[in-house]
Amino acid sequence: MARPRTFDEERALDAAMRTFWEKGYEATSTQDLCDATGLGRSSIYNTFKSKHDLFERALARYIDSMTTAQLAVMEDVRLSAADRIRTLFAMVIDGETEHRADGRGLGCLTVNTTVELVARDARAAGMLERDTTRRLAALRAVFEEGRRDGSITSSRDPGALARFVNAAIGGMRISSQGGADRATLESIAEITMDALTG
Amino acid sequence: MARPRTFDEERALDAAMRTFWEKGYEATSTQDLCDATGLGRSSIYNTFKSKHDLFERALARYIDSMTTAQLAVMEDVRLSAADRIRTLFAMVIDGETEHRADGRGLGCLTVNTTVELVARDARAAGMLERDTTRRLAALRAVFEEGRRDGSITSSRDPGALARFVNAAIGGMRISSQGGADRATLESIAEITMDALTG
DNA sequence: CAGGTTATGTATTGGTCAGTACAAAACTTG
DNA sequence: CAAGTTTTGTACTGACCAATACATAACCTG
Repeated sequence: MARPRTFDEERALDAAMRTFWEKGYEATSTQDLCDATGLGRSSIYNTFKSKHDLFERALARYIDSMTTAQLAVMEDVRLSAADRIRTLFAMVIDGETEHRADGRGLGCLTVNTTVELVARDARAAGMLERDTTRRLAALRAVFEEGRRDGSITSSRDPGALARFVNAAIGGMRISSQGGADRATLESIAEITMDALTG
Repeated sequence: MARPRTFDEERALDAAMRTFWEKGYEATSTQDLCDATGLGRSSIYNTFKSKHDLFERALARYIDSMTTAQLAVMEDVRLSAADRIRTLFAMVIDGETEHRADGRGLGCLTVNTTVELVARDARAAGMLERDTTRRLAALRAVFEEGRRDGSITSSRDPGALARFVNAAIGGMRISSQGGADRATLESIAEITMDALTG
């Protein structure tokens, strides 16, 4: 009934997501998005109605893929609670050390967006807040399980432990962007585990 | 011998620093800097030769004031090593909960700059790297002292503990920007201490 | 109070920003 | 193959960007 698209919307979204991830929202121009996706301006504005809308979709995609993968680990009944947290840290470290061109981690679009936009962009802030709530709830359940299975010996409140681990992940990501190598990140993860199992 | 300035350079620098801190580098326009400092464009460009130069001076000022205050605590011989770390955390938490208009922390210009610029701005990256090195060295010394005075019972390497605490501070700052309140930050700090003293 | 010097205000630079207008192209369906 | 619909490329919009040119103002020294 009409001219069909010559590109895959999901692939374009993915390319846009990576660009925002690498450069941040403000530093990414619409031209950058055209270059990254291979689309013309018309196609971009026809498909995604504005730079901000495209960013929101990219962020939603990022959040969904990240949190889906992390929740799968946190709900993996084959692992003890402590091992779930260890696996979670390993995932974060793998993610941070994976795309390194210049020896630094890319960080995490969620953390980056928190720093760059949360004070000024209520919609982004809302998305991040909902995601944090979801991840904290899953972490809390892991620690409740850990109390039962005996793998988490800390007597701290499970909710507090959840926030602690969430903060630790953020700290590892910042450290990675600051230049920490894999061994350093692994060491940070181990010491973080000390707080849970010691 | 010539017309004198009608403004205080240090005050202007301070205002610029706060603006970069609140909005980030890219999102701060030269007009924003004029508004914040009360200076005209000419005065800004006459005093600081470019936006980027002004940013570097602002960042240097921030780093200097922050690290000076933190090193003073870390070298305070009246306190046990563990108490120095506790005091350090208290300073970070006070800083994060101090300027809250909207219930969120401003974060830390160092962390914010790491996220926003480190991948693209070699000069800023260098400044941050030197500062991190300095702070890690001080933290390491604290943990060596903690082994002697018995207040730090973890058997982990002092350098590793230093990087762990540095990451923990970053994580607390990200958590604060994400909306964590004072009680949450204090709880994170306590659990972090568990890893050092447990 | 005059000469030298620096600070300041105003106007402007060329460039890039996000976003749009519009016509040509490409496809499906009848 | 023609009508209808959507995509696409090109050119363009006004706004704002960092930075500068230049004239004027304000001050110190002699």
